[in-house]
Amino acid sequence: MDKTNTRDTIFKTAVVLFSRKGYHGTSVRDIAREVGIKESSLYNHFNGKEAILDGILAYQMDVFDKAVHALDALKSTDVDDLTDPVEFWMAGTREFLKYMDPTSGLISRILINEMYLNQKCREFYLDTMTKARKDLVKALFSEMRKKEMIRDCGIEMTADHYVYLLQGLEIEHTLRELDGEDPGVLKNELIGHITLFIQGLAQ
Amino acid sequence: MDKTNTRDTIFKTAVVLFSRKGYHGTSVRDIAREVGIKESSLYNHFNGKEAILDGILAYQMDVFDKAVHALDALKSTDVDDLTDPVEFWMAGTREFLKYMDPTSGLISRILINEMYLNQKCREFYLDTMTKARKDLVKALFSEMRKKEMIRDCGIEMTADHYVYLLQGLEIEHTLRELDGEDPGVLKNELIGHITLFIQGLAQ
DNA sequence: GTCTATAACTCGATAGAC
DNA sequence: GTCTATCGAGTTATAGAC
Repeated sequence: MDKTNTRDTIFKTAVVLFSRKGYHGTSVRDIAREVGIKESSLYNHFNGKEAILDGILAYQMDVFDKAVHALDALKSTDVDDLTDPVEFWMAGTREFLKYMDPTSGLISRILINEMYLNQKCREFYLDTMTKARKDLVKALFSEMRKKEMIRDCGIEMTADHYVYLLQGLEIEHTLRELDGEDPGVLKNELIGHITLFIQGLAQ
Repeated sequence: MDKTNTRDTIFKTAVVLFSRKGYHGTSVRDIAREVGIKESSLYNHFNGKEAILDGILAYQMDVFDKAVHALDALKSTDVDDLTDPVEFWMAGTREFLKYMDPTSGLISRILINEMYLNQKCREFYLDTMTKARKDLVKALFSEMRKKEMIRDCGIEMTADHYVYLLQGLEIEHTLRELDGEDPGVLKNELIGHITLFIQGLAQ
């Protein structure tokens, strides 16, 4: 580890510990010990514990922005040949997931942990992880409706339902993975649910 | 406050504080101060902080058990005259909600806060707040299918989708209420979503 | 940029008088 | 069942030597 990477090591270590033991359950001491430096040295890289959390929020915001823009770009280019709604949707889902690295998965956990307690986390969850996702799904459903890939289903509320389905599965699968369930099985379950949902819109 | 009610006051105070500041963010000192006794006195009623949390879980388990049994009883009695699926469903929802007092709403928040961090809370969330709810909805959907109130929609997965919708709305509405939104508006939104979902099964 | 040392405070929990 | 008093450990953060 170079000196220049210490800040990054602190960041990634904090994400892991915050997601595992919670923000309040993790001390600056824990992070420093795991990184291999003293607590006081950590303050040369971050102004304090809360500054680390701010950095984590900024990171996640960046990841989401990039994913949404990538999907916006994809929408208006090379997917015109995809006429099957399920295939169309899965292509978009794969594109979106490209931007979701393991770190951003852990950050989602931190945000859900803190959303009731911390104003910034709550705002992020409502704006980015819920509203922005709903808007994105709405735009994509509209696109599919124009191409007559799906029926007239009340796009506004249906998009909401899809996002709630996704969030519910994300939470449940994370919990079940913590209890030792096989991630492969969970992924297949996820694909099954998504497929059924989109098929329901197509018929 | 009688002496005999001190334990109950501690319990309810803990529920409020845990839901507002989190389990780790609330100290035994906070609870004692709010109740109006010294910390040491609190230990005459609970063996410790964790024992209070255990009591909270037991309370919620009891609430859910009673609500589920009430709905089971209702299913096989006086709702035979209800042939409209939305009316049928709303009658059941109202019956279920009768058992959900404000305390149990706050406890749900505590559980979601702790589900990633605490094994007992995670188990409760998965078993009671997710699986038991799915099973209940499945049973009711089967009942409705037998009476030909709904179409053949793949009851297993559809019940899951309904529970995820409910959980998603519960979380989002709690967050928005924390940010000062009008509970009345949120309740109407909830009714709108439920109605649309059940209508979608009826057609 | 890292360290030692320490300030200033909060935590859960207990002993023992009344 | 409530209190005072206290313990031992943990908390974030800073000062200053190297």
